[in-house]
Amino acid sequence: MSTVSPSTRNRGNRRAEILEAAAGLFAARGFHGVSIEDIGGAVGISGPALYRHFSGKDALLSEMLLDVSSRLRESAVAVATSSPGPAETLDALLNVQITFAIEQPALITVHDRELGNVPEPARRQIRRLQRLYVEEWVTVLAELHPACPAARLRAATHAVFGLLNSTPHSAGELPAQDMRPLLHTMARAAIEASVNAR
Amino acid sequence: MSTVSPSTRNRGNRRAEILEAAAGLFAARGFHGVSIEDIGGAVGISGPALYRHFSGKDALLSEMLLDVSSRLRESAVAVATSSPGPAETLDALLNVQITFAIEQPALITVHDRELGNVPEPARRQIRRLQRLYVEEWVTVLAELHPACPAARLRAATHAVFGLLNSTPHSAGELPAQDMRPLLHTMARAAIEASVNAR
DNA sequence: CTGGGATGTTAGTCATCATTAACGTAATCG
DNA sequence: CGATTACGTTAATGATGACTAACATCCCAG
Repeated sequence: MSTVSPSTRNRGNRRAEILEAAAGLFAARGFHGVSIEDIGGAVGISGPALYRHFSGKDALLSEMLLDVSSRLRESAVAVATSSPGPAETLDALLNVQITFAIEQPALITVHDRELGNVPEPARRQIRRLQRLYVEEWVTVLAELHPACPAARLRAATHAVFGLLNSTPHSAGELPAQDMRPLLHTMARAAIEASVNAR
Repeated sequence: MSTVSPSTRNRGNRRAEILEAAAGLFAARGFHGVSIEDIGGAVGISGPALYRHFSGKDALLSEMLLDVSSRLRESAVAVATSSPGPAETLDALLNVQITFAIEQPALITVHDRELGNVPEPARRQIRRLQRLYVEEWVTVLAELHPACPAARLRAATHAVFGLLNSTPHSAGELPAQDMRPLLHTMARAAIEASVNAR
């Protein structure tokens, strides 16, 4: 049997707990607006204890963004390979992004604001994953609308991300139960229009 | 005659120059990621010289956001009072926001990220202007679709802002000449859909 | 002229902050 | 048992950064 020590068992939890707290703080005040002390305090430990779990503030951010972009990308790939056709894939991609935006608003916020503060080794990898995620969308859209130039599809995809990721800004306006179909409908309509324009 | 000294004549220019440079830096690295030295350096003067023009870093940010939100709000009011009907008003509001997003991406970015770093006196005022701007949109949408609950219209408005403000993220994907009608079309379609849903 | 305001400059000052050091304490494992 | 490991703690330490002080310049008004 793989011996699972309590330390091994707990370590992941602690790390996850820290990452979650940090995401909330980063989203609210920005990377440089949050101190190591703040993050520690948010999980009940104090300042330098963080260094038992992460090699530094930068590494913490890197791991956070790497994790988000991998998860998004993986979900997209999973959805694309298991859907019967492009129309269903697009639908599923919308659901993936909407779920993420509604359930992890802080992560989404940090994800598209703080890439500039990630140091170079990780930065490239995150960018790569983001690019692959976008390409997943563009590929599906291209299948559905072969006549539309890729540049336009890419621009439309970014615009749709902006629409879907607006959730953090309009928090509380509408219950998630209503927000979800609203976003889906709006995004679908926006995509249709983008592709038929002119 | 009102005596206009050269100092008076130049002061505004210098201040505007500083505000513009600061907006770019804040958009790229976040408020706390930019130093007074950085801002000064960007306009060819060095660090503490900024205090001849602004009482501090906070005041600089306050003025920047106050200016943006007033301008948006004023444009919206102007457009609303001069349009023949709600359909034309909505169209004009779209154009206002699109123009702003395309021509001043840095300001738009700072505007919806850094409110949290504005100290209290100004913060309330900026929030007020932002709220009034949103209400301008909601009012027009309500005229066009009286059956739709206001909460949904408000959520849809925020989503459309997210869509339109995505420009900074997809910079360079498409020339502004193509981006403009694309955004207009997508936003219009999204609004229609939001209001007809269910 | 000449004095003062506007606008800069450089050298402090004082906080804040990331990071490291030195040091406990439990629990685990041999 | 005994020692290693995982996790925390509280003091440095060293940078960086906002803001202030003290000191030039330039230019216009009287």
